Amino acid sequence: MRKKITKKIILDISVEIIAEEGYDALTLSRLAKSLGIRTPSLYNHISNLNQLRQEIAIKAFSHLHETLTDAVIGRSGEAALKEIFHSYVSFMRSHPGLYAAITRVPDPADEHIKEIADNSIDVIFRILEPYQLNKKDEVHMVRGLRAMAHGFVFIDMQGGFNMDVDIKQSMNESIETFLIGLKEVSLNNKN
Amino acid sequence: MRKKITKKIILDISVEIIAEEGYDALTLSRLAKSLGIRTPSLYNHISNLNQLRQEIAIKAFSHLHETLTDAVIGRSGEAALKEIFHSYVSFMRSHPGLYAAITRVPDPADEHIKEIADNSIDVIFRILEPYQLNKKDEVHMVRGLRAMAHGFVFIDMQGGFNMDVDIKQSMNESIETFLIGLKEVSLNNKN
DNA sequence: TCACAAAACTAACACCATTAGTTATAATAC
DNA sequence: GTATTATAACTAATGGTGTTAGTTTTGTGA
Repeated sequence: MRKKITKKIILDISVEIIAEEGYDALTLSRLAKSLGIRTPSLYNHISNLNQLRQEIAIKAFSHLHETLTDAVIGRSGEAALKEIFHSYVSFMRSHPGLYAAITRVPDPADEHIKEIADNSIDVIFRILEPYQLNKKDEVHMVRGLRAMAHGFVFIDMQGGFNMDVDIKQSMNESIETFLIGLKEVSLNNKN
Repeated sequence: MRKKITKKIILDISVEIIAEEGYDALTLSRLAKSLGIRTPSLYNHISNLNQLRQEIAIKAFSHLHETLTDAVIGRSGEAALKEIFHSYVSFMRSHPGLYAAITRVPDPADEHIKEIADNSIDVIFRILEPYQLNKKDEVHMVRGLRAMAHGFVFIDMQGGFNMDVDIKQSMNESIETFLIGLKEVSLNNKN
């Protein structure tokens, strides 16, 4: 008895194909071949390719989320933030297929996607707690940091950084710079 | 005599199709239809679809570059930086097709792409001149700001921002925060 | 007017996602 | 154990994609 094809197996193999051959290499025929079935048979398990891509993105997001939460264990404040940035970049570098899965998710407005994205952001919120910002400023600052993290990843993945200067150091100094300013905002806040 | 089909016309119509129907709507048959010729005839003018996409990305980049340089006219320092960020976001919002053209450029390592991307960064370098940072710090800080700008656009385009809090204000406050820190770095630099 | 190069054409190939309709398989009820 | 039934495989077909080869038309310059 050959082993049963489950949704989990389909997702796992899809991610595998993407990892090894790139995001666009994942076609239904390629996937079916790996599963040992004919292409149309896939429709007994998935609704269509876009839906599959959506689920792959969710898987990628949760994988990323896990990596980022792991990064802050035993760390706080600036050190935690730096580690998040570094983990983020290195995760995407070692999983360029998942990077594509996330940046090219068919429906970014999907509730599952939004939920897991929010969860990831919570990590940053917790790091900023000690600064005791007011609610609105807290949102602004989390957004700024989140944007910066995304941006570093984006530019790094597009090869937009000149190799002469270490990107890790750029991230560290950018974070330090931002946090110096943040302390100022925090002080003004208490008056 | 019907008008001659030039590379410029092909690019213009391609951008038009992308603008009105989205990035994936640009197919060779769609393009050929707009030009009033059959699909294979396109190969008398372009080498293939990916190459065309590459050239569209370059066009999009230069369009963006122009918008950003316009944004700083008559402004400097913080005001200029804020205007760049705002222009960046609003440009992408009003040209989602060009956003896709840029973020999904087939070959980001292309020399033309790198060159025009570097040109855009020069704007930020000029803004930071008054801070008199040393060469390395200047690179770090430009990278941080560039990443933040990219990140805000990226998250905005993916609909990742909760609408309750104004993104414009988040950008302003993030920039202010970063620049406060930057001033500190600048002072330490002079010793 | 002739020659030639540019740019159009048709026909074909190999892929793609997807649907409809059918058959085989495995589990369930009797 | 046999009949029933749902699951999951199959084949065949449709209409789309990019691309290549080979051919014909068109316009220009000699």
